[in-house]
Amino acid sequence: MELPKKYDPSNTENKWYQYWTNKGYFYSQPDKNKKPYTIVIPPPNVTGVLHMGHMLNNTIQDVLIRRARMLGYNACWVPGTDHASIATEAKVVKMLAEKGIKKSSLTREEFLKYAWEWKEKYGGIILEQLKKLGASCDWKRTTFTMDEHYSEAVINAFIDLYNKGFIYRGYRMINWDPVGLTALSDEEVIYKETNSQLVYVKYYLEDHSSYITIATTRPETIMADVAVCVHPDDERYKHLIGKKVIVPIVNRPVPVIADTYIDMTFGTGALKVTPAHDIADYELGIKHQRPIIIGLTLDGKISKDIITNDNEKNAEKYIGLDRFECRKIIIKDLQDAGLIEKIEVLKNKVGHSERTDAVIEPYLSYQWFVKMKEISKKALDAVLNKEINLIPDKFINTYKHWMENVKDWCISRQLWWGHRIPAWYNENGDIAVCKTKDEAIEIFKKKNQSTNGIRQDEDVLDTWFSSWLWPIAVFDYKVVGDDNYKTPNEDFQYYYPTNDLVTAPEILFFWVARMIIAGYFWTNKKPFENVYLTGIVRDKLGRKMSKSLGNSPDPLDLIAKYGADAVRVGMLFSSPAGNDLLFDEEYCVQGRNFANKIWNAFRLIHQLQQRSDNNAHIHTYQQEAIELFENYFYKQLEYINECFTKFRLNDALMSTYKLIWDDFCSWYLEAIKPTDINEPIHSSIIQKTQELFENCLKILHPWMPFITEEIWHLIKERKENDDIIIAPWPEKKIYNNDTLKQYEELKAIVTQIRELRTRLQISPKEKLNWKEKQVEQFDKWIEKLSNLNEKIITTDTDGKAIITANRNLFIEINEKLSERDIVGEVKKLEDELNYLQGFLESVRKKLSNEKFVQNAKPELVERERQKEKDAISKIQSIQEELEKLKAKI
RNA sequence: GGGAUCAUAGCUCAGCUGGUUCAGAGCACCUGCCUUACAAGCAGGGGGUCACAGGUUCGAAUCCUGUUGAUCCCACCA
Repeated sequence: MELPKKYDPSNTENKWYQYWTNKGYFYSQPDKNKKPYTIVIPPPNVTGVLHMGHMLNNTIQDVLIRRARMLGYNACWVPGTDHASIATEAKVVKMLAEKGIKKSSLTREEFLKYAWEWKEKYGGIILEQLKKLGASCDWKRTTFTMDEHYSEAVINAFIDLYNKGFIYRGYRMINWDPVGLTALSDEEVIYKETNSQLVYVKYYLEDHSSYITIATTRPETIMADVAVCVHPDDERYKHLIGKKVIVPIVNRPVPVIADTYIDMTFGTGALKVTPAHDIADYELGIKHQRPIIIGLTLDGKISKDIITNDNEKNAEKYIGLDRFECRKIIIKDLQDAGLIEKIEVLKNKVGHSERTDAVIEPYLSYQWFVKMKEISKKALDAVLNKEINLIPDKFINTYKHWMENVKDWCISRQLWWGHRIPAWYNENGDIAVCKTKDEAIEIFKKKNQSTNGIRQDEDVLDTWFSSWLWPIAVFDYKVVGDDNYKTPNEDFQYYYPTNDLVTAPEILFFWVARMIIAGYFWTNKKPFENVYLTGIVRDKLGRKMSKSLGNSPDPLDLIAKYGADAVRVGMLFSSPAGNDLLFDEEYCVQGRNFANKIWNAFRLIHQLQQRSDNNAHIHTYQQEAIELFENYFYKQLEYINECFTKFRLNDALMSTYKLIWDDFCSWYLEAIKPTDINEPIHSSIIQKTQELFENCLKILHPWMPFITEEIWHLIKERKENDDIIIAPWPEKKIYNNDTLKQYEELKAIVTQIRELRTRLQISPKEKLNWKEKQVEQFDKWIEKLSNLNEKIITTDTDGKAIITANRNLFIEINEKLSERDIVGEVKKLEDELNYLQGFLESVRKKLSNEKFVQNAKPELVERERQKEKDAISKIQSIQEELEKLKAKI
């Protein structure tokens, strides 16, 4: 069989993915004899498309899952999708609009029918894309947050929280998205710095004797003003407090009130109070018992309610105008009326909807809220006392800060796509929270309330209200209400709590924190043990990847171009936890080159296999190479394992990369390879080489699953089920420190020799091996050189003269080095002695510190003790040498 | 406005309690090689006052203070 020089991933990836699936390697069932290792996927939007962030995230999860599988755990990676209520609904609305159908012309049922059709058509594309990446999810467990059993858990959770008093309905100021026409939680609002116009408007006193100037960025809300507020201690306005001023345009007389809330230094120190359209104003309005005038409609237009009596009809012409349109017109009209003093540019932060990017309106309405304070306590403690680890731990601070200042969570959304709130109202507006209308009737009856005109709440729940149950509900844990709750099912008992969660820090509060809360609230257990927070994928200029910038490569294109293995390692080469990943296609090139390197290592071994011979001579250097490399392998394996437990994945990958490239390929293979291509190689050597290579493939498999499986099967006939995906992870073996040292020295010598060869201009055609390893010191180096020459001279007589000349030069250098200046030497030694004594002192200080000895890790203390010993012996030898040198002088 | 994190080679980052594994890795770059596994390769090379200024110490990339710059989180400044 002729093997191509270059590795071609295109033929192997689908083949092996299919193979693994057919063999059922991804599936997991509870098995008492095996320990579970579980990850739940952060569910992507059901109609989403794979982007670079998903790639990073899911590659990491796959690496962890695959390694766990090889370590013998019962590995279970639960995939699924999120219904993403507002995002999906927006997409469906857009699709309908393209067909010429308005959402408002449809009933709820009709709309949902379209939405489900859409979901069936486009939903889950992203999961198919994950397969291209090699994701080894248990596809049989695929869950959707609106699956029947899942929805049941969500509704149960709502009812349970309500019954326990943690959910209430309130008339509150909320963030309103006038485009999406829904309420948003605080976390869904993004504040963007904007250059606003700060307009200074004159409000005349009733008698027109004088005026007070207020500063506002929202002149279009003037018509909803109900007061002007100043600071009670403000000398400028003290005399006006209690008097009435005229709101321009509507000519509404409103009182001047005083409150210490006012910042005297901002603007003019006078604030117009518009309770319906500003959170602070709302509170002022309530406090000072002012009425509330709703100045804007839900879709952001001027409301007819701005006219409260016939005197205010002036404002009629603004009704129905868009809020921003109206702002322009009002400014102009005020200017014409001479009521504007000046306009300044003000940098402030304006809230935008995360989903629709519309400018958020504070809006008063009835919404459902979760009381967060009490139920968050356990979740906060769990992270603080490391019951749950955040990786990297710098996120603990942000988490703590958020949890300590957590606010009630607005969970109702004025949408149709999602879990409808299980609340029922009768004709009098009494509330019953339960699953069905019949139950609601019962509840109303019990309370002697009317059972007429019963209707269900129109709103649905915030998407996060369903995803916070993810680690629970994917295992069909119903949260409350049925037998399942008291005697959890087998899956739940076996897999929960899950082990690791891999996600982006952006959703630490949206999702992670709330899952922890839900976990403790309903199961009294943590939902997972470790949270690995990835960074944001940016382009190489540090910009966030976005469609509008066009800087986001399509992951599937990358996979097609470089192969999934290459893209996987490419993403992970430079991605420590929590750090943003500046993605550059170069990394994929590096990954592809690496794949090719491994492929060629395989080709060499393959060739050697064909030349193997039981009677071939076994060179001692071959045996030595095996011993040295194997020893080094186990040393590195230990380090790599350690990196995994600390979640230092890029370190683990880099070490694996170097172990295979530098040590296995460049060093070991070069070493055992016979110098003459036709020389046979002893079968025991090639057998051992193959084993060592297999170990390399195993530790590489989590990172590069396809190529490793491919080579695994090419290198040897495999029995049924002898596949690398389930091959045992190489076991830990004690490595020998002396051998290790020997290996390091040898590598250093080889480097030196190579360098020498370059300087001596020895033809590179003459391959030089490290095989003559007896040289250990610089003095013997020259001797080494002459050995070398003999070899070279036989094949390369032209170089002889040059070599001889250069050798003499080297001898000279060596001699010069030995005739070192004694005075300089003494000074050097004295410096070193001084340093060592200071060092010794500090080490002893450290060791005499009881706290250190008691609390520090034993190996650290041991290291300090070793340092002390080393320093003492060094000091001794230096002192001796110093005496000798001084005697010479 | 409050809080957090960070600043090390051209780029992305390591550097664990202050010290001989202290200035490192990968990539990029430069030079020479199509050498019989691999030019997607091999051999060699250049590169950093560890942001700046002070301080503590026998000794500072590492600890302290200040300055500058960057990022993130929180907050109702009209």
